[in-house]
Amino acid sequence: MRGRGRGAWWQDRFENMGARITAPRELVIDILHNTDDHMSASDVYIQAHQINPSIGLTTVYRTLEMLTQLGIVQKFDFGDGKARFELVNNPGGKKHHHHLICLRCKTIVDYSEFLEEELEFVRKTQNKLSKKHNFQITDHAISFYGFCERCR
Amino acid sequence: MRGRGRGAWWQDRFENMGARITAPRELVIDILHNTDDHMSASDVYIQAHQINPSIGLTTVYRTLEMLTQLGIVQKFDFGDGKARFELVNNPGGKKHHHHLICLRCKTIVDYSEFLEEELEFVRKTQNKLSKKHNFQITDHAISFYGFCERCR
DNA sequence: TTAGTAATGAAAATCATTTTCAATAAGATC
DNA sequence: GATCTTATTGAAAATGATTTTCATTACTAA
Repeated sequence: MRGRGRGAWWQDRFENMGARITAPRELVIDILHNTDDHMSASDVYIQAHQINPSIGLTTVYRTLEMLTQLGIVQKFDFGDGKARFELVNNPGGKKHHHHLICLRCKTIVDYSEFLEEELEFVRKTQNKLSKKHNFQITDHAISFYGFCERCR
Repeated sequence: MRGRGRGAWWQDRFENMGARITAPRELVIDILHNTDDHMSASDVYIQAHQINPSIGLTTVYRTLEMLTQLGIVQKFDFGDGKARFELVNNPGGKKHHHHLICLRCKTIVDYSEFLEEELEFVRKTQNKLSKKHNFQITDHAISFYGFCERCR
């Protein structure tokens, strides 16, 4: 689960796919690693471009798509027309969280409390599902929908 | 939870919002009610249009957006560029299910087994979250991601 | 009726995302 | 090292799902 040496957990996934670890890709991961926001592709691009102006928007899109397929990044649709991206955090970790979403104003609350029961529930369900459907499960997402205080 | 008389559960939500129950809206709900597919707006439009050719694509989009905001329909993004819609099913019901998604080929497996533990977990978490964050929670979604047999 | 408002459809506009394509960089092979 | 092969990249153009505009129609309430 932890990085080994200076290598990070995600580098294994790159190797398995024969994908190269390039400057743009590292930068995208780095940016996602250092934020708690739900960033859109364009948000990532703006930051990346400030650090390294040679990076193009297309590459950001391609990198995010690739990272999503590798299970390194999770892609969300909160209903505002742009996809949002987050680095995957392992279930026990500090940054692991889920979303509580207001259907009207689309406010997103990240919650990381109350995860004790989730851990057990997810573990069991994941085991059963992966056996039954022959999946190698790498991640999960849980979202609650409703109306926030102001939108009731 | 059940419809009362010929009224259906979702009609209450319409009334609360002062929204009219019109032919196009009923038709969209009806179509979603009678499928197990994950339909895109355009899928819904094609069916709707066959039944009632006067219905426009715009209305289908507007209706799906509205139903999503009312918590009657759930909107999903499975990563193929089109939003997918499903009628919300209450957690105890037969059609309640969640998704297992292959990150590579984007196959979606609907699963409705192994929901016993979910019921309890969701109930508790929902209670705690709604108190702490002052939300009226109406629904939830759980997704597992990974690689299917063919894509490992 | 009649006024006021919500809902609708067609066409046009928007805009996030993809595709194309030529250029570059990296790895493998000799 | 030189060369071949393939992956990666960026800019510009294309795509296509979704939204907006706007004139029309259908309700609802008075």
